[in-house]
Amino acid sequence: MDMLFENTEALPSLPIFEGVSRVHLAWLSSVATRQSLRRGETLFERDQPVQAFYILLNGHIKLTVPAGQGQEKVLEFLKPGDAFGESVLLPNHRWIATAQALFPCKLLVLSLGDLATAVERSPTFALRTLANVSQRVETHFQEMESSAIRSAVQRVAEYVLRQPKVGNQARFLYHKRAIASKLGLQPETFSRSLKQLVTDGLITVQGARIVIHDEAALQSVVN
Amino acid sequence: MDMLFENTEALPSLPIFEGVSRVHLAWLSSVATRQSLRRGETLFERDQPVQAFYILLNGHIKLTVPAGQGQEKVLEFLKPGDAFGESVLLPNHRWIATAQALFPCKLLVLSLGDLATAVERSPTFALRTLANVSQRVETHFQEMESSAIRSAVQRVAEYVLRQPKVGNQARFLYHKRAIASKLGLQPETFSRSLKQLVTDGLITVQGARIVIHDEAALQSVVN
DNA sequence: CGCCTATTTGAGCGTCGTCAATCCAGGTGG
DNA sequence: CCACCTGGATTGACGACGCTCAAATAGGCG
Repeated sequence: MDMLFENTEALPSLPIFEGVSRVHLAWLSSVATRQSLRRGETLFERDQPVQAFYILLNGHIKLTVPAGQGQEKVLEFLKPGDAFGESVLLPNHRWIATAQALFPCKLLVLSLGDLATAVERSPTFALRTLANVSQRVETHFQEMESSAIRSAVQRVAEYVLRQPKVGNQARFLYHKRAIASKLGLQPETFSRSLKQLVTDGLITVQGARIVIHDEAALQSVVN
Repeated sequence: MDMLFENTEALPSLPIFEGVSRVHLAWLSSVATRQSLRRGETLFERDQPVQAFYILLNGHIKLTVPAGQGQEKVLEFLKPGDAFGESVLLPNHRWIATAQALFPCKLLVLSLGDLATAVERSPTFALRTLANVSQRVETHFQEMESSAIRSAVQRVAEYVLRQPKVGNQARFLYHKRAIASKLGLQPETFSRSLKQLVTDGLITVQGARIVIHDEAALQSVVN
């Protein structure tokens, strides 16, 4: 009993569990496995059979595909509250991407059966999960649009603007190499694009730290 | 009664309705609106508020975003059985893309309320819908990978290989301009890439008609 | 059958990728 | 707590792939 309450404690703060009843949360918490990952640890690898559905409770994960010459292309960064591995629903499926922890992670692991039962018992959870995946599709659309119509400098400016800001300060949460890959750029091009923005007096960069001097001008670069 | 049976008749053949009980199908069919589109007609436009969820029963639709200078970027081609407009689940959302019929279409229109009720009453339908969206995410991943690591000629070769073949014949279902855009290419580049494959003796192209002379070699171009 | 639009072809250019060397930061151990 | 050290980041030079602009051709629909 106490254990159930303890387990469900951290869950309701995430949007994916919003509106899901206490009973269903307790049930979910009791059947789901917990898994922890250290920084750099691999959750699953491309071509392995898909066995489970995941909800990231804590930490950050990158989904990547190999890109020849030992390089990798970053498809997506996953944040707390993200649900993934939904391809567990596709018959006989194998991972198309590799998932690796960028920071220490805690996640909820649901087997296909558990997911099906959860959807059956809690329509609210079903809708939240669908909404979560839908949100990812929307984000993919925005990114496709961006990489289709914007230059390297514009995409970098856009990325900087999207980072959480404290005052006029922000930081790169991930390695620049990984961010570059996500934006569809080489590390060198990413670096040069940043330098361009610095030269134009819009930002200052020191390591992972960014200071935004002229947000309006930065925004106008994007458009 | 007869009407219900009539309406549900065409539904079960689509994967998204597989396993959904007769009763639920009849209910769906009774609450959902039907909509038809002529060739070229617009279903919804970017920036309009999202009001409904759609299931394409018949025909083909393209999702596009404006790409400056009156150009457009094709994000996705939708085929019969595809569910879309799932962003109806995201609060206060507006369409990020425009949907336009490439062929005469028939579709099922579900309000947010109807979708919620359907998910509640038929967990199977909920799972099928989730699987459908998941499939689209998977496809997006494959496309991101492709545009990240393959050249123009390789992407065109890949596209040709994915077309439904009758013997060694295939056709371009959509305008080459639209296909080019979907592949992230200019029409000129698409044309030249096709020509390259023709010159290499791998295929022949006459209008929308394609003859594949050496499928193995075509496949090896992609890798 | 003729118009209108899609597609093809040509020429030239620009952005971004590649390769290689140097610089720097952040993490580690003393 | 500070200096080392290693891998990431930056910078430079160069080249190529795909884009742009423009014109000709082909194809489809009324």
